[in-house]
Amino acid sequence: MTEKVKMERQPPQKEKPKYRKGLWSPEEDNKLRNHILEYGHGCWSSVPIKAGLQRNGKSCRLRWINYLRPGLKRGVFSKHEEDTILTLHHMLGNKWSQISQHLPGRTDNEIKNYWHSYLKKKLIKAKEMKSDKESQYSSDTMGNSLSSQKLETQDPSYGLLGNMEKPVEHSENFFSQSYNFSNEACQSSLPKLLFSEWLSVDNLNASSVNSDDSLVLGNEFDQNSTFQEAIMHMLEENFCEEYHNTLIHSSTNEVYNSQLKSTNQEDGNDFIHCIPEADLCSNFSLTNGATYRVDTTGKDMASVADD
DNA sequence: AAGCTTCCCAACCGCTCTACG
DNA sequence: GCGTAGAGCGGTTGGGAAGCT
Repeated sequence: MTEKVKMERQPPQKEKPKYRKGLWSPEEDNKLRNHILEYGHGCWSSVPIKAGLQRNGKSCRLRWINYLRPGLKRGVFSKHEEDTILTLHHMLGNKWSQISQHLPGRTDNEIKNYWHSYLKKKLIKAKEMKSDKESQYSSDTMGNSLSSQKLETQDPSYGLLGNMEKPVEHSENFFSQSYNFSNEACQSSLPKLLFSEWLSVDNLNASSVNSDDSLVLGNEFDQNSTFQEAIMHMLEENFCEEYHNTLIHSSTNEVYNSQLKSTNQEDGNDFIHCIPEADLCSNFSLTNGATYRVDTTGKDMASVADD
C-alpha cells in the first residue's frame, strides 16, 4: 500500500543521460583532443555535447588533464623526480596536485599512483631495513665506530629514506642526505620543459589576448630559464639550507610555513616576491595549464587560464 | 596450460571550494 | 544569505597484465 502511494507521489523521473564509462577508446580520445585543440574546453559540461561524446564533462576533463594534454611526460620516473616526490610528500603530505606542480609533465594522478604502488612500499621497506640495522648495530659492541651516517652512505635505500624518523640530534644533513636533494640531483637529466610548452593551446590563446600591463610569467621564463630551473633554484637556495636548519627544531607544518615566509621575504627575487605568502602553493600552479599573470605592483596575482 | 594472486594504473566517486544568480 | 553548477582534489575501485603455483 505504502509502496503504491510512494510510487504515485514520486515525481516523474528526469531522464538521465546515459554516459559511457570505463576506458576511453582511441576514437573518443581523438574527438576530445580535436575539439579542445580547436575550441578550447570552456565549460567542461558542454565539452562532451559539442565534441559528440557520450561522456560526462568530468570524465572529459580528467581524460584531458591526465592523458591528452600536451606536454605530458609518460614512462618511468627518474631518480630526481622520485626524490622530489619524496621531499615534497614529506613537506606537504598527500597534496598530489601541489606536488605535481613541481614535476613538469606529471599529473597528480600519476604521482599518486606511483606513490601508492611504489614509493610507499619503498619507504616502508627502507624503514624496516633501518630498524633492523639499528637493532643489529646497537647490539654490536660499542667500540665499533661504524656510525649510522656511514651506514647510510653504504646502503642506498637506507641513505634515501632510512632516517625519516631519525631523532633530531642525528638530523644533520637530513635533507640533502635523506632525500639526495643535492645539486647533482637538482641538475639531473630530467627533461626540461619550457613553460610555454607547458601551456595548453587554449590557455595560450587566453594569455595572448591579455591586454593589460600585467607580466606574463610564461614569456619571461621562456626568455631566460626554464621553470624547472627556477623551481630547483628556489628549492636549492632556500630549501636545502634554511629548511634543513629549521627542520631540526620544528614540525613539518611549522617548517613549511616558515619556509614560505622566508621564501616570500627574499629580496631581489621578483618571481617569488610577488606571490602572497599564504597562496604560494595554491597559486604557484603551472601544471594545470594555467598562465599566471602578476600585477606589476606585486599586489595581485591571478589566473587567466580559466576565464 | 589453467587457475589463482598480486600489482599497476586509468577512471570513478564523493567531497570541498568558488562563482554566480 | 541561499541554492546551484562547475571545477578541482584526494581517496578508492575495477579491470587487465604479469607473475606464481
